[in-house]
Amino acid sequence: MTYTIGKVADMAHVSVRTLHYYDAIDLLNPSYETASGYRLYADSDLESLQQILFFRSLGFPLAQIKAIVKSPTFDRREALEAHRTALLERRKAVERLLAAVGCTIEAMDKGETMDTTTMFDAFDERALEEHRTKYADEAKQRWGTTDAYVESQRRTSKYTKENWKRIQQEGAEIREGLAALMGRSPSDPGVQALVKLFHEYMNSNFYACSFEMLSGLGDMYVSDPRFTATYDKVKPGLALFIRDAIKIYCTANGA
Amino acid sequence: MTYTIGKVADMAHVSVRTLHYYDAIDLLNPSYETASGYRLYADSDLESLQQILFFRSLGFPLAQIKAIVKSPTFDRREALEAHRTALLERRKAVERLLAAVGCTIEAMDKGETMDTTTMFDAFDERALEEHRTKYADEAKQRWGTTDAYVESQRRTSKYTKENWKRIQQEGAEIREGLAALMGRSPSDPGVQALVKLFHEYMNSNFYACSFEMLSGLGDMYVSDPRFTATYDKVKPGLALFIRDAIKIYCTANGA
DNA sequence: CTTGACTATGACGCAACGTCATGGTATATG
DNA sequence: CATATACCATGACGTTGCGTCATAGTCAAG
Repeated sequence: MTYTIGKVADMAHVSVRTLHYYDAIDLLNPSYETASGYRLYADSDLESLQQILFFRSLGFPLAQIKAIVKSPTFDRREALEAHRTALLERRKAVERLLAAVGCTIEAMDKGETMDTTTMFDAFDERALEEHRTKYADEAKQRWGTTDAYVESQRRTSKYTKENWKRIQQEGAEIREGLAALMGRSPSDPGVQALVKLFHEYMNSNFYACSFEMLSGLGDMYVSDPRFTATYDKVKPGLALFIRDAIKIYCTANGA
Repeated sequence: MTYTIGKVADMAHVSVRTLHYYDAIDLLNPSYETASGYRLYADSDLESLQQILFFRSLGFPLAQIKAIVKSPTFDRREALEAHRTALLERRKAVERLLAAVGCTIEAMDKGETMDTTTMFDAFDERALEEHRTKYADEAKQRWGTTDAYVESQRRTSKYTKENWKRIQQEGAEIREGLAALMGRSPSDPGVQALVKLFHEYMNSNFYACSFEMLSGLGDMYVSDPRFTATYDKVKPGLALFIRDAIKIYCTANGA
């Protein structure tokens, strides 16, 4: 069974122009074509379109959607369930906004002065958008990431609770790994490998960290007693050990 | 008191370009101008800007905002109630989407092929957009009509990006504010006020953040190198300063 | 064979700014 | 007082996801 462009547009509640556009940007090319050049969409095309609209409804840019739907690890079932989860959160967010608006109106009735911040809160749709983006981030992680997106995702992901936990854990692992090697010399290949891991880890997960910065960080671990305490709590002398290891690592790399 | 465009941009968390644009479309013309053509904004201009941003946060197109803020019959109270009505409709719309998604998943489990029309209903966000338009139309009737009101569905997706930038900017400002006060004691009232601001910022932008969590967050800023680096990049030692300030703030609030 | 509904491909337009490019201006410092 | 640098000005073009003509070919019905 095939469908003309108008039929598809009606079924999917999109415009013919939209389908033209999706064809033009190679987001959705119809499987068939009549002799006279009419587009003919197959059932599989309809499914693709559904997926596209799904991600569009999440606020994904079309370029990203293109990358995602072409990913081989894409699971429609999972997408649906995730969508439901997102909707549930959205409902909760609406509830919160309703409560905020109610409070504001109440305050107004009592003649209280409305400071601008409270007023803004009542109308603040950021709550809704936050869930949307958060979910979008998760979805992107699950269904494939393009290089361009990894960057922006990294920035936003550090705000989620789960990530904070993960970050803490990863940081702890590196510290403990170094603590375990404290018997060796700071220049020991194993130690240096860990420092390098640490550096790469910062670079890839956070931002470009120059050797100078890394070196300064190491100094601070030792020079500030409160830093020292934090690190030496893992194992006495760890702060100093890390600093030395970092120093060697940095000089070995020309800094 | 007058302010240059850059100052206004900083205060209102908008870009200079935005203010240029608002001037160009006569949405907000600064009251004064220097001999050399610099824009000078008066306090009254700031109030206008607040209102503009208020309606912008509701997703109103600028053309309509222009009509609204110039209308003499503008009533905040009415705006709030209308907004609540809109939220109630939005909640209903979310319910419908949830039902549609549920049906789709169910049909999938049974291995049925869904008929095409209902299949698309699951992701049809038009329902959500429709009430938004309806609300806007009502507002238009109430607060005056615009000559050229054109509905824009893409507002939402742009709004998301814009918001993230704003959130990040707010965070950066708080950090810089704290960095500027690093000479003082962490218990200094000015410092504590900023910490409170930070707490509110976390609450409104990310998730409900208890005093315990906040305290833990402060610890992490010190114990996790990645966070330490971010904060110390603003100013060396800032991470520690913030942690101490947070600690004092939390104990002062009974945690 | 005409009519009217449908299709095709350009090409331009729109919001709401971002992002240079280019150049003038205010002000702190050597 | 010259210079550096941080701000300001005005274009002008880019962006996303299509809407909206304009022009023209196609298909089924009457």
